[in-house]
Amino acid sequence: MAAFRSQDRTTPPRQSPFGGADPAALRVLLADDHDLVRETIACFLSQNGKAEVHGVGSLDEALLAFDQMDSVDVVLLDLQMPGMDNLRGLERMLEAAKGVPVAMMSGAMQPHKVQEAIALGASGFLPKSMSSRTLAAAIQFIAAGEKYLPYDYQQQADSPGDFGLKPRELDVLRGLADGLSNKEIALMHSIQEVTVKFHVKTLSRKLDARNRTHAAMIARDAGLI
Amino acid sequence: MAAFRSQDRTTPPRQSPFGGADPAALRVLLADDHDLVRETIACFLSQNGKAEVHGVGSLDEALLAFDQMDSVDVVLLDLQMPGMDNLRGLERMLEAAKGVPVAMMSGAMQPHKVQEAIALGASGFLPKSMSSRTLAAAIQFIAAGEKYLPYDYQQQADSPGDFGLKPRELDVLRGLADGLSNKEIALMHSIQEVTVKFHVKTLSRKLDARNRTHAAMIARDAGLI
DNA sequence: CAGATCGCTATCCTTAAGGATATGGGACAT
DNA sequence: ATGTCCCATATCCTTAAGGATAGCGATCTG
Repeated sequence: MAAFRSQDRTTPPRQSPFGGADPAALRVLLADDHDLVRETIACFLSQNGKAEVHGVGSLDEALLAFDQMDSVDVVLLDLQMPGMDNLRGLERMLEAAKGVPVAMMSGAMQPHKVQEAIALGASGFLPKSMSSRTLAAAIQFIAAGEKYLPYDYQQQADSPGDFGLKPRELDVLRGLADGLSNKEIALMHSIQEVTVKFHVKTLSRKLDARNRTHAAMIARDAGLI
Repeated sequence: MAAFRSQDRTTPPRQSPFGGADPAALRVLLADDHDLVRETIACFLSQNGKAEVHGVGSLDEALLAFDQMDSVDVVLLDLQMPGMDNLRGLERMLEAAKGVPVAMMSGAMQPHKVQEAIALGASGFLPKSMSSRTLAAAIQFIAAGEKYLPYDYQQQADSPGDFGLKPRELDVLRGLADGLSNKEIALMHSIQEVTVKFHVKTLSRKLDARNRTHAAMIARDAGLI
């Protein structure tokens, strides 16, 4: 099993090569290829003495540093970084980090990637747009063994996932999602049933759905409704 | 229902969150009718000097206390508490708390209620099963203007929201959610199309859905899939 | 063993959904 | 005024979905 334990904070007798004396401080391994980002985040986190940050600039350095440090509470990996290979790098780190929480960071939120990262076992996904306070809290979460996802990650997906639906099509789509029949949707909006059928067909094509049920589910997942 | 004041309220009142003895401390207004819960949470939060907790035992006391306190960073309301009237109390507090984040607490997670609370404007929903560390981090979040929902709130919903579906019905349900036709679902599970129809009918009745699309959406909302 | 339950299948029938293609009218800009 | 974009409508036809009821075999269960 793992030589590292992040959960049990009742055992303070650790002395690290990174000099922190505060037993409550979290040891964070931060991998990002932008020096500025590393420094900024390190500054945020160490400011109030709540964390010690060790920064590296690539996945390989992160793997190496992890082995050399005698204790790490949280690993943060930038998604766009040498060696990451999208999410393959996350898998490598998770494997090496046996049990220690690993979270992803990224400039842009791609809900699809977020889901994938969590499915692989990541403990969270942090957008770089977070405030310092939020970031600090998120790291506390992750170190406590929780998973963190920004609340609005699905909302942010709305704009790109617009699918170019027209207002009437959205009306019909909402009807679909409520399990209404074409006739009911037609009555609700004072249009003909055939027209509803037409819109269902069109919107299904736009959503790349095979039928009304599929369309409703896709819209639901995309946060359109 | 005597008003309860946690011990740390003995610290002198401060003018602003950034102007007092401990600039990082958050002022938390905690409303819960169980003394033990209040004390425990107050203890957690004040222990590391990160928060001052003012505890009350009902919604009316909370509204009163909010006006009397000169600054509050976060309001926490128990869902089961005198005066709450389910979520009507949340609305009242949100109205009174102009801008200050209000979060709900509850022993049992009801995803339906969670959604509703967030829709009304709550800043989060905290299950009482949270670890102290997680709770502290969640409050930091909420105070920072973020919303917090426990990551696994939909997973926890699986058991209560079971609907008594049988394994085969769940298989069919998953097919529905993928927008498959009865025939495709039948092929996938090596059964007859008529059988799939039968299951769709049965499961729709159990989910109180009017058709397959509705069933898929309900299942999705309940986290069954 | 008899009776109950469950998962699956079957038949019959009605209604809903979906695919294709054409048309008309209102809004809007060139 | 002319093209075109959006919304709505129409007709024809095929397939899918859904409701009701019954039978059949395996598995429990008293």
